[in-house]
Amino acid sequence: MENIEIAAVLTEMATLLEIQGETNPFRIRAYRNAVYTIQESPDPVRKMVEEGADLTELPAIGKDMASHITELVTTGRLSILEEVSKEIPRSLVQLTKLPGVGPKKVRKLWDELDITTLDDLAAAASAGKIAVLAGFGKKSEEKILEAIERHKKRSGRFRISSADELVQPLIEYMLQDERVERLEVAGSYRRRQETVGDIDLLAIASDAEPVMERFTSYPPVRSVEKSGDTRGTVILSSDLQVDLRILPAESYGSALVYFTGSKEHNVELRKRALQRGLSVSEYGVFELAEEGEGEESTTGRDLGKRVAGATEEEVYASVGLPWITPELRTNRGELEAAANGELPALIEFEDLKGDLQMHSTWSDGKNTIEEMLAACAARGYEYVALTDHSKALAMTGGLDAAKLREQWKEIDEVAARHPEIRFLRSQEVDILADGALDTEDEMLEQLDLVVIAVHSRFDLPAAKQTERLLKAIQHPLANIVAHPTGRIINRRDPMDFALDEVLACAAEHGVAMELNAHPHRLDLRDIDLMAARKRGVKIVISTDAHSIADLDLMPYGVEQARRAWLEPADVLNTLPADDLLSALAKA
DNA sequence: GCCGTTTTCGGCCCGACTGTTTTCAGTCG
Repeated sequence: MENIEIAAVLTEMATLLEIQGETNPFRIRAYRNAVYTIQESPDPVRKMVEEGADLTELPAIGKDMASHITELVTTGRLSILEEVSKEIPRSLVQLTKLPGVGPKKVRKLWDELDITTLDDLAAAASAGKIAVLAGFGKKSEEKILEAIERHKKRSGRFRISSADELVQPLIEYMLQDERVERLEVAGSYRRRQETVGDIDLLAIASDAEPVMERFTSYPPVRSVEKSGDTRGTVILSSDLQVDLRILPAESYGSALVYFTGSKEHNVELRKRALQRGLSVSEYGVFELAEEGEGEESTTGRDLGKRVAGATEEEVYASVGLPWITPELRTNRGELEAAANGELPALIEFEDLKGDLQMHSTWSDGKNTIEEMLAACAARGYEYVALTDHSKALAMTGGLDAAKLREQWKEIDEVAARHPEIRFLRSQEVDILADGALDTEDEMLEQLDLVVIAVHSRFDLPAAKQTERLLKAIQHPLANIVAHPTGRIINRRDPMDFALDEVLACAAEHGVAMELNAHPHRLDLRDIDLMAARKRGVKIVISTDAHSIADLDLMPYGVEQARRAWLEPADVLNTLPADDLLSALAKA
């Protein structure tokens, strides 16, 4: 049982408790907090259980939660969940995923109409049985039907690169209105997460109403979900949801902090503020007033003087912290690090001196060797590695020994014409199903860099897959493992294998792990990168470009590295070529 | 159900929008 599965079961448990009518909301929250801890854990919690580690050392895991997790890992079951589900059908959890439908409404639907599944709900709504329920109405019934329709075809979250494509034109459109004084995208987009669920736009506007109207009449808008004085929500024809919040200038910084999140980061920030007698909201940072003294907030606290709000810097400063870059705002210890003056000096795109994975027309790339090389030189790189596929990938025109020799001739000719950049001989060598490499040692010995990767048999049982990777990494000529987990975002899950063992082996044998910058891959993931770093495994960031245009995907990799707290010293292609090669040289 | 510079009890982050309500509950982020 892996972290993602444990988290799913505990999430289900929390929702079932809500439907059951658990009167203590903090008990529910405790489950959700535990879920967050598990999702964020770089190491498999399963392994901690197996090794007899004390789970209560983890944040938000107490005695009870530790025993739940241990039971789950060791038996695959959770008796407390089985108890609750005797009373509450587990299928009800699915219904709460519909927007506008929460635990209370699900309970009502079940009690009154015996609805337990999405199909039941759709049938009841179509028959007009929902509108007559107390607490529901005609509008609710319509919304439920629409939500079910959308739920059925919804494919998941948007890749960050897709979000970039959809958001940039919207920003341009909004900025054409002079009443928009400032506009920024906040949310997971600003944190540069690998995927985004929706887009949070934040604006300062002299006159909110017409700006909101401009927003809701953006041509690609398919439907307007909400439209208030300060908040609006639309769905674009692409199915992307966009929220716009309009705020006064004095609140812009606090709003930017608030809407950039993450939620968990905000919660920690507000707790920190409360300890200092301050209350943080999207409108600003306020002193807490004596009861009856100040203005009462919606949470019942009396607020006094505003102490910050216009800029993010002053909001953080008000709670004694330096500004924290958005990529770190996920409550992985950044607030503590900031408080201690120990924020990492994160890697930046300018630190990279070369790109170590790309393809040419010799295999499945779209541009010639010379075009790729010239494009890399134009991007200011000091070196570049060309990594066309090996022969096992016949569909890509993978190179056997004879073709590889031919390619080297062309490489030498092209390199001679481009003294401004150093050309590293390389290949993306297939790791065969048994862990052997697809290219002969005699050829590998003549490469500057041996990049190895899995492109087939992603479905091997975990033990076999692990064995395969360990064997490949132990090959005396292997240097870099490309896209190590093989995942493709929204399309293919990571391979099932023991990443911790693989990382340990890579550390031992001086093999680096790739952070594949392609926004469809972004592999290793951020938490895996953190685990790699912890084990002393070096990282390289490469685009895996299959065209000149793909070379510009590098920033996605850098953003992911930043989310993983990586500094230049953790990433080998920040080094000059000779240092890079000696760092990867085998003992 | 978790947690502790308010420490083993009594707290636990903040606010807007919708639909249905006649003053607010439920949901969401």
